[in-house]
Formats: sequence, structure tokens, C-alpha cells
Amino acid sequence: MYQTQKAHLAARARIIKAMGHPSRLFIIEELGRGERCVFDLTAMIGADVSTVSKHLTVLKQAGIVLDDKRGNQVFYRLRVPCILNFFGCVESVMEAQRKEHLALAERVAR
Amino acid sequence: MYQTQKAHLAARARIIKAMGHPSRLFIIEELGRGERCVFDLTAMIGADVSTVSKHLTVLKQAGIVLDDKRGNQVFYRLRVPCILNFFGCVESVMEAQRKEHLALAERVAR
DNA sequence: TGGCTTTTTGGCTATATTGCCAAATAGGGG
DNA sequence: CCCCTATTTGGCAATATAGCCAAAAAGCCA
Repeated sequence: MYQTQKAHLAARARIIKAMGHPSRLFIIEELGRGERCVFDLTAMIGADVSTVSKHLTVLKQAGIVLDDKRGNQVFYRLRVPCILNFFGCVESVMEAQRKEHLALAERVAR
Repeated sequence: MYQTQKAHLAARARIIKAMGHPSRLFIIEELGRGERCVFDLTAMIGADVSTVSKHLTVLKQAGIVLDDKRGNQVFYRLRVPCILNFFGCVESVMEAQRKEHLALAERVAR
């Protein structure tokens, strides 16, 4: 039941896991607006360049982004733009949580 | 640029991270077919019950599943079924990778 | 109550991830 | 060639995650 799908699920998990970090989510969103070089992303995130570079490597190895070296800069872009739709659902989970907390708060208040 | 969104991105990341594990992906898909108790999920996955229980806790804390105790069993179900659509995009990343590997293989063959 | 089933919790080890610094690599332009 | 900028790599410490076992908790039923 699980064993037969395990390899496939592991492949999926690798991709999803690569998105499960605030900085990497930021990068994905930013690349949704167009390609960016490491230097610019680093400035926006405010972490060490090496850290951002490693985040980009994670996204690249997961197949989420592509890199393109031009001169002494490396530009990254999304490989599959639909990644962005992805977030609608995540938001609805967060929305459901907000509603529940509100409902709970009201119940406590009564 | 990033700092202002950081909390929101971290909240998103928590949810996505919770999905980034093969067993948890399996659970999500299985719950897409209907509610399941811990015991049944454990049988399907083939890990220790305590391990599966912990995976379910992760999903629950992320707001992805809800639990419902009936008798001495606990039934889990998806809180937001759209989670399943989610995977279409992940598949397209995998599809893009497959195509690229094929193209690469052809290039090498020539 | 005692025994059985189901689930969660605590504790432990092994492994993975994150982030920084320092150093290496690579490209461009005097 | 040397210097400057951009990026990656190596290494390290701190923290987080995953999985198992053993034990606790909770419900049912006789």
C-alpha cells in the first residue's frame, strides 16, 4: 500500500521539503516576478550570501529553479511557474486556522 | 522586503514543511479518500505505531488534519481538501525533470 | 476490576538542516 | 597580471527531525 508508492512519494517529498523554508518561499515568490541574481536576493533577504547561495542550491536540486550564468552573475528563475498557485491552498489552511481560533476565542469569552 | 513578510512566510513554511515527508504525503493522500484511524494508517505504512502517531501530530499541528476520537480509536481527516490539488504542481516539476533527463540522454547518445 | 486494544508520550540515538565565517573559484576590466 | 565583484564550497556548531522501544493513558468488554 505504501511500499509500492514509496519512491514516488519520496520524490514528491523532496520537492515539497525544498519549499518548506521561509527564505526559500520568499525566493520562489520573488522569482515569480522575474529572474533575479544571487546578489539581489541576498540584499532582499538580509542573510549571508553563502546562506542564500545554499538555499538556491536546494531549490535547484529539487528542480524548482534554473540558473543561468551571465558574466560574473548567476541569474535564477522558476522552472515551473505554477509553483505559485501552490500557495493558494496553503493560505486556505491558514485561513481555516484563523477562523478556528476566532471561534474558540468567542466560546471562551461567553 | 523580506523582514516585513517574515512571520507570514514562516507560517506558510511550517505548513509546507509538514507535508515534506513521504509518510505524511501518503497519509494526506489516503485521507483524501476518507477518514482513517491511526491503526489502519499504521498497517498501510508499515512503521511503528508511535512513529505514525507522531506524523499525525505534525500534520495536526500544522492545521492540515483534524482528529476525532470515537471509542478507543482516533479518526483523522483532512481539514482542507484542496491540499490534494497541491500535488498537480509538484508532479509538473517532476515531469519537467523527466523531460530534461530524456533530452540530456539523447544529446549524450548522439 | 482485569485484560485487551488503540493511541500518545518520553526518551534515546542517528541523521539532516541551518547559518555563519573563511577560503576558493570565476569573470571582467584596468 | 592584479584587483574587484559575484558566487560557491568547506567546515563547524547549534538545532531540528525521524525512528524505534518502552511505558503510560484511555476506552471497551467481560
